[in-house]
Amino acid sequence: MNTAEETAGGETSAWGEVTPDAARRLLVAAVEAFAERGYHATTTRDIAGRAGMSPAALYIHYKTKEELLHRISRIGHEKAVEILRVAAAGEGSAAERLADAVSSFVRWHAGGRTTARVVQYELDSLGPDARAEILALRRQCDAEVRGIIEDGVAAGEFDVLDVQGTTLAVLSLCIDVARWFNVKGPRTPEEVGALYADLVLRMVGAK
Amino acid sequence: MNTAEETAGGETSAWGEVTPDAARRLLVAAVEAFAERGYHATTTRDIAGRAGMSPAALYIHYKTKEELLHRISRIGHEKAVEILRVAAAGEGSAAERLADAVSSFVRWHAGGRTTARVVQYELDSLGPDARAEILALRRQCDAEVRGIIEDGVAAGEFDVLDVQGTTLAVLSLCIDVARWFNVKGPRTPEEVGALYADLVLRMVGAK
DNA sequence: GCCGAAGGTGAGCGGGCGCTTAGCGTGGCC
DNA sequence: GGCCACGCTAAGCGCCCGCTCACCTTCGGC
Repeated sequence: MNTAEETAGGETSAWGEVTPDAARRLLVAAVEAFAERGYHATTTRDIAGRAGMSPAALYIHYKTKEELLHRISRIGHEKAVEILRVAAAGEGSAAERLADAVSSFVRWHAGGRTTARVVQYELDSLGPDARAEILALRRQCDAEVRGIIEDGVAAGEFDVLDVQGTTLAVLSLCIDVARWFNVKGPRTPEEVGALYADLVLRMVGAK
Repeated sequence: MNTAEETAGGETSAWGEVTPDAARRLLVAAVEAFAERGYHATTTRDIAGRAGMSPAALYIHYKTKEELLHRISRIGHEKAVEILRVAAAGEGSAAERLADAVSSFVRWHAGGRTTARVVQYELDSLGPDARAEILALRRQCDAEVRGIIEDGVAAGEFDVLDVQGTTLAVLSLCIDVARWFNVKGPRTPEEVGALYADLVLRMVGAK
């Protein structure tokens, strides 16, 4: 089982490889602002201010406000695909791999809710080209989960009537965690991950 | 089982009781615009234009753009509560009532996706007072579903470890339909409703 | 010590935003 | 027929948006 690295150190660890430093600070500021208020309600002055810079500094590192969203979205989706791919390619039965995929995916959405919210809910604010690129990454997410479920069905481990529909529902359940999860609420990301892994195993009729 | 009235006649039937006529046309125009582009990306000129009126006409019927969102949100949430209350108060076993609640709630989110999208995803664009009012209606939704699940557990029909967590997951699953459902996609609202009712019965371990 | 590149700032442009106001056409009432 | 309340429009106000530009440091290389 993967560790909950995303929850440690305040969510910014995922952006470590973004350089230079000023560009990273702007990106982190944009993630926070977009998550709190939404893309269209966030101003470039707000982003620059959070990063401790003047409004004009933003345009040294990014061509437009939309480019910021695009970069955030791509990095986030690549992380999501990686989480699911690692779980899908792991050892163990289909049930164990599905439980691992769901629990780690849910932990990412709950623990890194700020990032996940932007990644999952601001897709429509991208232009056509950028959106098409991101949608390809989302299809990869779907394929990883569907692969595990197909394995389970083929091995006689799962009892599923509609594989594609069930895949959609599993991903939907995980993604929506980013909408309702509250850091100050009664549940930790680990608890929600464990609960959801159990619920998903029931959904696929795991023996 | 309730009929899928929402899908008939092009989604606007739910606004029939809004008067006068011009106010209703503006409300319907606002729902479409908010669903397509989001609250903050929608301009009052856009709403008025869709309703075939000048920008100033909007302010004869509504004090602000936010009041439009508030009215849409309240009417939509009242409809959601009603759907769940009817299902919860119906006759039959807990499993039958839960399946009815899920399938009709999902049909509403899928068939009336335009409305549901605004209702479920633009909550944060409301001011504090309006949001508090709407959150009270959402707690009623939670209470209706939790009630059915508690009944099923008490009757020995269901096998649920975490009633509140499972309730949250069931509602989350239904609500997220408004995000991904595509009218031009391969599934009808009825098919998704039936699939989801089955999945939810598995989640609660219905006998 | 001088220079150019890199990274930053303050001021501000053009434009579109939410919303207001003065005035116009029209239908119901006496 | 006169009148006014109502629903609506044309014009536009003040503001803030995304973004640009002229200029200012700082610093490594020689």
